Amino acid sequence: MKSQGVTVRGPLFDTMVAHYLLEPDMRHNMDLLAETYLHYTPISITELIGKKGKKQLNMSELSPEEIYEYACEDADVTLQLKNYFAPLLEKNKVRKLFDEVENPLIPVLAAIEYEGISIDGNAMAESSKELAGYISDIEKQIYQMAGTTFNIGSPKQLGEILFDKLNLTGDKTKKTKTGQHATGEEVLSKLAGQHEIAQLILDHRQLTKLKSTYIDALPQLICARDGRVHTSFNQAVAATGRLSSTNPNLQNIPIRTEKGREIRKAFVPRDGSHLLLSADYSQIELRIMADFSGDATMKEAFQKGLDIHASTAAKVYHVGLDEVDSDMRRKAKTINFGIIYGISAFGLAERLRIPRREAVEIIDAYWQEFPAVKQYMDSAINSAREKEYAETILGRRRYLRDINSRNANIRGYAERNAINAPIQGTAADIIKIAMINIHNWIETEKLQTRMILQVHDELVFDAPKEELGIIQPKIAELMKTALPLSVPMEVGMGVGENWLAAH
DNA sequence: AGAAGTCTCGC
DNA sequence: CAAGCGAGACTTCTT
Repeated sequence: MKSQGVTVRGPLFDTMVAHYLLEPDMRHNMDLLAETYLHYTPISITELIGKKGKKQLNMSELSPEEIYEYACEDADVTLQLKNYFAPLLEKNKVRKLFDEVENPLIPVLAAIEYEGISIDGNAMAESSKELAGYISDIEKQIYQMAGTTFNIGSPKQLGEILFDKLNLTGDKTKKTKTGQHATGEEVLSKLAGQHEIAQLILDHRQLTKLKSTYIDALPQLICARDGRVHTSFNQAVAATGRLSSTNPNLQNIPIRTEKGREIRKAFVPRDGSHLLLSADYSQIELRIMADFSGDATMKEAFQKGLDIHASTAAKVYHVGLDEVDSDMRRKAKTINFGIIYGISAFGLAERLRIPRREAVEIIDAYWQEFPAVKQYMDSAINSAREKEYAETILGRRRYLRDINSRNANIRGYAERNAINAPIQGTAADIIKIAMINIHNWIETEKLQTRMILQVHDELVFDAPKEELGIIQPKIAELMKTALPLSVPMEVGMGVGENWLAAH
């Protein structure tokens, strides 16, 4: 049996901790999780998972004895690792992170996975037919314009059609690392003014993505036993401490486009007496940046409850808050995100499609107005150079062994990690604590509300209508107070007949 | 059959 | 060179 996930990637004990927390494969053993942590009578994994993708199909083909053996083996691996590493854990921050966050989170995740979420399969089937029609129409138009049929889903073939046959000219004729013509969204968007076919390809891409990844895939994962979809949350996969979600990934359900939003509408409460409640942290990463840097201007914006992007725009463009137009706000929003990721002037210019010179000016103005942010970023990099790791507020470490590399490219990547990992990871720490506290509160109050999803800064609940009055203020409070910072934490909330309406 | 590459969905 | 973290579908290359 494979023991992937057990691999110890680094020599230092707290890297090992991340792996002993949870053997990732174990997360798929719902029987074991339910039995161990929820004291439910385990139901057959074959029954629960039913027909799935290729990997799960193999699982279903196992006999109950084999499944049991598999589960035991996983549990045994986890236990062995735990026994081996536990004595190495001293009374330090990482120990606390394990004892007070990651370990108590396990039963919470198990409960969420076990609970599942209802998806309207009929709506999905309707959508599938509709999309198939649109896609076939677009295909015909593309073939006509190209003067030939080809596989639109093949970047290689598409590149040859666009750039060799139709002789379209990208401004730099971007190439991928294998020497092919790049045909990504960015390239095609720029080509849209030149030839109608580019927009059609983009539309085709969007529709086939929605159809194959969501509309056709999700209904297949509806569990025959309870009619719900059960994701798996990986607790020890993302380098920053975030969760990730697989089989299916419920952390990347579309919301951006109109057609995408239709998919969100198919995520519904368990029945007519329930509603979905969505609670999300507002700008949690920027608030963490404000706290870490102590920047007076940024902290003031949050303390006053201002629109942070508009506030940033007012500062950077030296205008009054009421003079900020939508374009200034949009650019400031991009800057704010860029700050968290360690952006360059080049990157900002690319994203905003503005001249380099303008991007430099904007960034200079930003440092002028938020000097403590600049100082924080420099000190984060210096600290990582010294220690070869970056850490969150709870001491969750990300090792950055490339931080002193002589290769500027590799070093730059590590430096951006040094800035981003503490921020993204602290956000993960905070929502994990909130999840534990909320789960425990629901249990002690013996409520019927169930937490059913986590999407990095959002929690989704399936709640009886009559419990909404009690749970809304309490959930908001528990999220805000999970780990108090020097700036207030805001939580947005919505209730609805589906996940889209709950936003 | 599996790995690698490309692309696109989310926060 | 050039913004962080993921998962999954699909095509194409390698074994």
